[in-house]
Amino acid sequence: MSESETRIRSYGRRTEKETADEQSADETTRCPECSGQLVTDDEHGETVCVDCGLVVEEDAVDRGPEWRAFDSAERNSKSRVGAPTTKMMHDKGLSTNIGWQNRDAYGKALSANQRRQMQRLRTWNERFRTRDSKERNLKQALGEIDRMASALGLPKAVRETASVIYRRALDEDLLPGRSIEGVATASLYAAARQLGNPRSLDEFTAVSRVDKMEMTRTYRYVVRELKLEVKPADPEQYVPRFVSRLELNDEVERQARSLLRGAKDAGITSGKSPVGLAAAAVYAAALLTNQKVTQSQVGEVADISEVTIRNRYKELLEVDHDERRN
DNA sequence: ATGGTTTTTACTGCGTC
DNA sequence: GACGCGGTAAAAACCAT
Repeated sequence: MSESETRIRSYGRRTEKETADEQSADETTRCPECSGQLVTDDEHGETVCVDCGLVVEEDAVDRGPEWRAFDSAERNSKSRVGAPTTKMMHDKGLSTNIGWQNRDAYGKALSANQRRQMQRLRTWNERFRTRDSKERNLKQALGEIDRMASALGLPKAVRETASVIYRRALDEDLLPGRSIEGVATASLYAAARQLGNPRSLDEFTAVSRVDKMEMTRTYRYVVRELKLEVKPADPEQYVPRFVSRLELNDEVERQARSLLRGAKDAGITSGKSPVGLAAAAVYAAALLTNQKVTQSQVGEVADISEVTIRNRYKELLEVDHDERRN
């Protein structure tokens, strides 16, 4: 019997006798105390002398390389668990699989009946496997959505919409090649805008685990594939938050809104960042109502440069003056 | 990739407190 | 002198093509 055949056979079922034979054949594995025969005790991971019971080698477990990647953030961290994972498979190759060969554990061919049964098992195994992984995927994504939503102070309705969007993305197989966090962030961003509760991209990147580039790329992709209708954010929607963060009163808010409407009618808003417009309107409104806020304060809460505020608010006041004249 | 537009960065000067 | 504001030029970011 050749070497390779022995290995194949013992792979299936290794008997005590075979193990002992292998050991005795190797002259270098003798007990250092009594020169008795050594056997490996797989169960305890030890090498033991059959005569005196001396444990020659303890903990003979394969420590090997360490692999694990639960999420992208932890991709580089290691742990002593399992086989190498692969991102090529949606479950990272960790789930059970049923072999395709119609043979039993001893290599005997299966009967026709057994074969049919195995085929059914494979089918169902496949179904559960993909379903389970989607469930897990969804669970993680929803957790992520929840986390970001509360960090951004988004209402429940937005989270729900976001989770619906995410579910659709998952169902339409938009996930492969994209990170869960990325799609989750994109879903929430889209949902927030759809429900008229927008947050700027910058605000999102502050709380999301993905960077701006990936976020916008994924967002565009999701919107396109899902044919979501997301209208450009209305600058007015940012006003209340800026006003309250700056601790200004309702008068400012109303003034800012009217300024923005005037600007919209005058057609000077298109192409301009809604956030910048809103920030400028708030600043201008504060000026008009004699409340002191500096450009830098507004820029701070709106995450907009002072220059932009200056440029916008000049335009806002211009159209405001024109309107008053007419 | 490219070009046009918008926003940001960095710097400067002016007036006020 | 620090601060708020206004302006400008050049760089960077963004977007449609």
